[in-house]
Amino acid sequence: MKIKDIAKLAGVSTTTVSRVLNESKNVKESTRKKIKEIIEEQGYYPNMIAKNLSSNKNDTVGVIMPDIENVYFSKIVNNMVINAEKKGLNIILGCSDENFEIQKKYIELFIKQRVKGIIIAVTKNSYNKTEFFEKISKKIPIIFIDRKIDSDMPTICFENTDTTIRAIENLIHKGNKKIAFLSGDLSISTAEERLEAYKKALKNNHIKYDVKLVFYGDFSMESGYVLAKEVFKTDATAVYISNNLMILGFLKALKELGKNENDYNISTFEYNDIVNFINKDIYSYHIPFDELTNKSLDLLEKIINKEKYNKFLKIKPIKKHWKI
Amino acid sequence: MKIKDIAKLAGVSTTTVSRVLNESKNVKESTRKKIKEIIEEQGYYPNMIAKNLSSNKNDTVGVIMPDIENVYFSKIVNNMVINAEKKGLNIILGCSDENFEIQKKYIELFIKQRVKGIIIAVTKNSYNKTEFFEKISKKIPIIFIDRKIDSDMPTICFENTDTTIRAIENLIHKGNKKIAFLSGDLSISTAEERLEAYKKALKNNHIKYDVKLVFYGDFSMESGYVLAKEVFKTDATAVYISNNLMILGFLKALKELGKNENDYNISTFEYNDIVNFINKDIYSYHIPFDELTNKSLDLLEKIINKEKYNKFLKIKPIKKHWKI
DNA sequence: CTGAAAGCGCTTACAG
DNA sequence: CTGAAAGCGCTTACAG
Repeated sequence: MKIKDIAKLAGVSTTTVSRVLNESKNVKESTRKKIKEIIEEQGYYPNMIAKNLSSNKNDTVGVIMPDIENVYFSKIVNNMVINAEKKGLNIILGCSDENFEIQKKYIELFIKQRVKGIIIAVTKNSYNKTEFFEKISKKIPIIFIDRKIDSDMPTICFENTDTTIRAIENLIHKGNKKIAFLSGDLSISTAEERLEAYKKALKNNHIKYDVKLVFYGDFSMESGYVLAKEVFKTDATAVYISNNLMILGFLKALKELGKNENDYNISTFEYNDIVNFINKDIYSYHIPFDELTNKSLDLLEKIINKEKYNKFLKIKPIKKHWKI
Repeated sequence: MKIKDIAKLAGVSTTTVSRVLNESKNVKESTRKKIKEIIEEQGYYPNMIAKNLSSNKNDTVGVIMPDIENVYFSKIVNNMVINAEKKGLNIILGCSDENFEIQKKYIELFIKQRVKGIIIAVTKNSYNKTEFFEKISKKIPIIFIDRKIDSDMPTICFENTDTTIRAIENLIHKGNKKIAFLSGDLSISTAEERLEAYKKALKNNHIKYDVKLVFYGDFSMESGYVLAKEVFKTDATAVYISNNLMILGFLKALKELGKNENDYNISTFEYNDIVNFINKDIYSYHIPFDELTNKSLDLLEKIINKEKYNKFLKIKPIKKHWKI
């Protein structure tokens, strides 16, 4: 069933059917009604592939995430899909699994699909791939979310620096002098910013930075678990853990070794129902995923319409259950 | 940049360029090489929209989930995306949020997009909408996963009945006579099957079914929390909880009311790292999400190629850390 | 208010 | 091994 068939049944031209399909004004009410009835009767759904080709438009946005099972990113995906639906956009989803080559494949696929634009949380080791991404951005609008790269291409991130500084200072105000830090992979901007913020917070408060208190992991539960055991060997009384998965690993180690839940003041970036359920005393932030996704879709629209826009948008997390 | 431009630059016809693009054999090696070089130089990516239209093919599969933030479904999405990638398929994702109307919108959208097929975990209240789905299936191949409907349309589910019976019997073998049951919304097949299996297991073991021990929730953490308090009023010594979110709510109530983690023998359907971390004594199953998604994509292929296939595939969960 | 015709960027028999 | 031409199912100036 195609537009031609409907036209034949209605005794009109395909042009007129097309007008009805696209809610154009210039159609006599009676013919509109007749055509609508026939469409309904026949259960006809216009072919968007053809429509997109001829109108040179596309309502599909490509989204690439490094790890969908991590609830941090599944929240992004969920909010993205919901906000897209409200704006009449569709999401085609890629999962890079932190693998640059897979990420590249998805980007190329999305270019071939002529999607409206690409919204991406890049894999580790993407930070310095400026040339690659700038080449891509000449082909297609691309927006970086959550994780930035070394370039002034359009980016929407959560504010990491001040957020982390305040979290560390909160630990200091609680009386902690020895604060351990569990880092993610430093080739990811969020991990790197949080570590830098930690250093800054210590400096601001005249606490000497101690390399022995900083532990390098990879944002996984396993690495949180492994590093926890290293933390236990130190005289740290508090610990900042760079993401929610590492926290789970840390808490698991605490529990296994019979430590008390409150042996350490713990702080992290993202408030998470489940983590907080396990230990309600963790200092964290409510992360506005809805705002992130909504603004990234709006930004895409602005770029496409060549409206003015800010190249770099920061979204402020909100303190959860604590204040300094 | 389009195929015509490449053809012009190479001094050949668009047909020949198309042949090179599609790795057709019948092209002289030297012209193939030349064309490939030009494509590379120009950074040309063929327009798949046009390709799909003219070849009447589409490598995109529409996937609709009821709730992506629930890790059970984000695991399905993740495995689907990864398996699709291996098969050269792309996933366009819809989230129905357990809302039938939104689900319908996505189905219609996917029909318009002329996707290869739709793979769907239906919303609650879909079970009896047989007529609606059968009408859809005349338009487009549709496969039901995880949750089934009242029809013999292609379906791939996890085995719920025997799985739940064995879990209940395990609780019985542990010496429990009073086993509470927290149910999900009974308009969802998985919830309904698990409740029926509970009844069957009791009957098999000559334990009287007691309506006071069955509690009706909606698969959410909140309902697990609320119902837990009802369970505490009974003399139940064990509880089967129908999904992982309700378990979290149950455990939260346990903790808040100062109950001991082991006051109840707890069993559930899906093994989950996080839940198990909170309470490692929960009896559950490893759920083969990889197999589910892989087989559903294979099934789609079979349906399209009109090969023989089983209308109803059951995938067996595997006992985790326990045996009767 | 309506329609004929060209065009979107590809593929694909068909002919050579 | 190569190309001219028709076709995929729509949209869209243009003319009336």
